[in-house]
Amino acid sequence: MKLRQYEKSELTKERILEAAVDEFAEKGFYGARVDAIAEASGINKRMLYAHFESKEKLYAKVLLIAYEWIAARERECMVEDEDPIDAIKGFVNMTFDFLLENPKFIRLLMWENLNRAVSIPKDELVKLKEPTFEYIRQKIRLGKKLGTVRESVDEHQIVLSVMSFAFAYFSNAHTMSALMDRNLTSREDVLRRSEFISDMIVKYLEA
Amino acid sequence: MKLRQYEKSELTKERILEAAVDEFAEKGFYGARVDAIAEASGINKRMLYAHFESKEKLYAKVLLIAYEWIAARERECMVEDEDPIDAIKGFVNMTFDFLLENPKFIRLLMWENLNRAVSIPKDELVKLKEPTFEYIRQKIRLGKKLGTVRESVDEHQIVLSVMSFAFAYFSNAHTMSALMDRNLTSREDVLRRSEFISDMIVKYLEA
DNA sequence: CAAGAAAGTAACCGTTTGGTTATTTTTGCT
DNA sequence: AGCAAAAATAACCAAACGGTTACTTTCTTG
Repeated sequence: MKLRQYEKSELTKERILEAAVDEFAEKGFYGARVDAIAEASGINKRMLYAHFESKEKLYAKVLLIAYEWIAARERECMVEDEDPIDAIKGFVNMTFDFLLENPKFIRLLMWENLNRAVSIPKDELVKLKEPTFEYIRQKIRLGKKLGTVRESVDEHQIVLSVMSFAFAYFSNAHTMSALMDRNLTSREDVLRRSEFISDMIVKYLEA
Repeated sequence: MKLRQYEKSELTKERILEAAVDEFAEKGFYGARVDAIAEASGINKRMLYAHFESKEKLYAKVLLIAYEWIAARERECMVEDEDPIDAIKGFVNMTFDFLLENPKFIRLLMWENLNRAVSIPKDELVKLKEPTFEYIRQKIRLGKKLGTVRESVDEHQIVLSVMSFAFAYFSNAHTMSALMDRNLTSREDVLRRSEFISDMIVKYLEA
C-alpha cells in the first residue's frame, strides 16, 4: 500500500499524539519526557517538534483531545424526549461507564485540575461543555414542570453533582481502595457505585 | 536566646518541611525542585540531604504530615454519644470547613492519587484512617437500630460518600469554576455546597 | 527526469536536575 | 582550654532535560 506524503505525515502525527496521551496521562506535564514520547511513537524527536512546536503545545493538544473524547460520548447520551428522572440516571451511569473504560482520561483531567486548568483556553472548554450543562438544567426544569422533581431543588447543585460524582469516585479510587482493602475499580464495584449514586440523586430530586 | 544544637537542628528540619509542603503541594513530586525547597527554607541543600535522605523520603514525610493533619481534625469531630444523623451531618460540614482552610492538603492528596498512592505505606495509612471509618460505620448501624436510618442502606457506600464528596468538590473546583463562570471556592459557595451535600446524604439515609 | 519541498536522522548544546565531596564553622562535653 | 561530633557551606558532578543544527533521504510535481 502506497501512501501519499501528507497521509504519512498525518499518520506520524497520530502516532505521536497516541504516545503523548499515554506519557502525559501517566506522568503529567512536568513528569512526561519528550524523548520518551518520541521513542514510544518510533519517530525522531526532531519530527515531534516539526509537528508540535513545543512540549506545552503538544500537551494542550492532548488535553483538547481528551475533552472532545468525553464530549462526544455525552452528546450520544442526550436524548431529547426522555423522562427527566431516567435521563439523569442514564447520564450518571454513562459517565461511570465511560470513566471505567478510559482511565487515561481520568488521569489527564486530574493533572489538569492540578495545573489549575490553565492549559486549555476557557472559551474552548465552555464550548465543549455548555451543551451538557444545558441538557441537565433543562431536564431538571422539565421535571419540576411535570411534578416529578421538587420545586425547591437547586439545579446548580444537581448539575455539579451529576458532573462530578463519577469522576470523584475514580480519582480517589487508589487511596480508597488501599483504605478499604478492596479493588474499587472492578467492574462489579463500579456498577454498584453507579447504581448507588444515581439512586441517591434521584431520591433527592423526588424526596 | 540560646538554643541547643539539637533544638536548632529540629528547627531547621521544620523549616525544610514547611517549605517542602509548599513546593510539593504546588508542583507535585516531579515538578518540585530540591533546590527550590532548600532556598525557600534558607538552608543549604546539603543539610536537606542530611535530614532527609532523598527527595522521595522527603516527599513521603510531607505526605504523612498532611494525613496526620486531617486525622487530628477528624478525631476532634468524633463525638461518642451524638445522634447518628447529626454526627454524619457534622462530619461532612467539618470536612468542607477543613478543606476550605487547607488548600495545600487538597493538592497534596491529589498528587498522591496520581502517584497511585504509593508514597505512603498502606498500613500507616490504614492506621490513620481506620478510626474515622469505624466511627461512620458505627453511626450508621446505630441509626438503623434507632430507626432513623433505613435498613437497606449500604454502609459501605455511605462511608465512601461521606469521605469523598467534600474532597471531590474542591479538587474539581478550578475546572468547574471556569465552566460555571463563578468562583466555587468562595466561602459562601462552599457553605452552600456543604449544606447541600449533608442534606442529600441525610435525605438518602432517612428516605 | 529535475529540482525543490517535505520527511526523517543523528549528533549535539546549554541548562537544570538530584545528589555529593571536600572543607570550614559551631557546639557539647570533659 | 581542647577536641571530637554535629551543623553548615560552596563548589562540584554526571545524567537528563527540552530544544536545535546540519545533513540525508524520500516524495511530489512541472
